[in-house]
Amino acid sequence: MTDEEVVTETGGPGLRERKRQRMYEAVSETAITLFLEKGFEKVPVAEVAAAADISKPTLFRYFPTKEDLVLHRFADHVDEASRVVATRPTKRSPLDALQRHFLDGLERQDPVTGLCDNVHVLAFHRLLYGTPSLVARLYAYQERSEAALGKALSEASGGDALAARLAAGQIIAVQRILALENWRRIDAGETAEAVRPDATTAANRAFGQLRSGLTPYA
Amino acid sequence: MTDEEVVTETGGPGLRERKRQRMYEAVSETAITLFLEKGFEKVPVAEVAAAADISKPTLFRYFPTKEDLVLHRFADHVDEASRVVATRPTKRSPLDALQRHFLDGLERQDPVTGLCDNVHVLAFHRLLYGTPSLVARLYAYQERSEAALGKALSEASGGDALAARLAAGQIIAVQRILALENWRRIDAGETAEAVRPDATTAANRAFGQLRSGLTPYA
DNA sequence: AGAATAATGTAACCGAGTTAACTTTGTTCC
DNA sequence: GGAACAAAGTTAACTCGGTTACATTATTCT
Repeated sequence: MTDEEVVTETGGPGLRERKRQRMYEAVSETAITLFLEKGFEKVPVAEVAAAADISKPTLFRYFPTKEDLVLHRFADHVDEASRVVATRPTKRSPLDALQRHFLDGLERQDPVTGLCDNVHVLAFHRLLYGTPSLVARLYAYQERSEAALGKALSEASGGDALAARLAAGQIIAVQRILALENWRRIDAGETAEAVRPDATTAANRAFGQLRSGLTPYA
Repeated sequence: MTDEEVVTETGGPGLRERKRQRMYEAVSETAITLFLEKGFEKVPVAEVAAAADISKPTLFRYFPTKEDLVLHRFADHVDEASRVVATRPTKRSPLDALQRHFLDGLERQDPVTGLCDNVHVLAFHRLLYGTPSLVARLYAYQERSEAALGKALSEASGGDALAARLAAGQIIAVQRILALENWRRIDAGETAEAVRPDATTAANRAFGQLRSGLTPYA
């Protein structure tokens, strides 16, 4: 609080906004720490609020629900698939772009691919998948992701919006299941490096299946 | 209560069981009627319990959550896709069986296809899709449906369990989106008969896409 | 500095879901 | 038919997520 008050340009975020941002992160981090220690359902939001030194109504002014204390991170990923399609090189097909992006995520051990054995990420995933109400809310995010991807695909192909939406549904479902499978194995004790080969071939096969159809079942 | 007590064979369901069944239906029906009148969120479960002449804890012994008062009907459909695959004629492929089943649903105006302009069904669908917490819980049912279908496909093909699960994810997503699209148009005022042709061709194209892949995006 | 505005805290409230103690009712075995 | 047992029901009180009303405090604007 030294030189902050002199900032009055309309351009940058004001004191209030920055304060809010910091509080947002702080509360979420406090909450997740508590949830990891004792389990999501065992920690009342009143306890989170107390630990973060704010009142309960204030907490709910920052986060609409208890679940969002954990899941707001996923809000950033809602547009990911649609962005990948929208910003791909002109000559690259949407599916190619998405496949590359997913494989790239596997290499970087991006948490969203499920292939990540970092202790904290693993603990976080256990928290996530082990709490039904969190999983339920995760589906809401995926629905938005699906809608966004549908729009991007529709624009990319210039064609049928329903067909695009159907394609988006299949793609998001595939990514979800691939990530879940990777996490399942990591959770069972395998290392990311051990799982990586299978994860890679599984992803390639899955995208191949998206491209060429469910021939084994047709 | 005239001749019920004489039934003592271990085979048939006793008085208690039958009473439970009747109560189950009665409570659910009472609840849905109230929800349709005033909206899901505007009716406290206490009011439902009072209207059904039972206490609140009893209500929750019948239904684990408020949402299940509405959604228990879908529990019957959880195994539908997997059953279709498991009980199909030997020479028919899983996808063919599922496609036939879906088209058959369209013809019968089965509510699960979304193509149904019956006043009560339409009102029910509005209640369903217009209530976020109900939609959220619907996804849980679909996840179970997906898992069951995955198992059925895996057994049908005798092959890769993961591939089967991925296929199941794609199929369930497609059916969900087709049904949603049909409902959307019916909700917008079109009759089922008016929508039927589009719904049929859309379904055929969608299953075609499942069989032969997302070629427009690859 | 001081008025206007936005964020916070307090306290009380609502509704979903649970628990415990106790009564009623269906089942069972003589 | 009636005692004994278990399942289901009621009541009342409780926990917890989330909201509301209102007073208080901080921030911004002039």
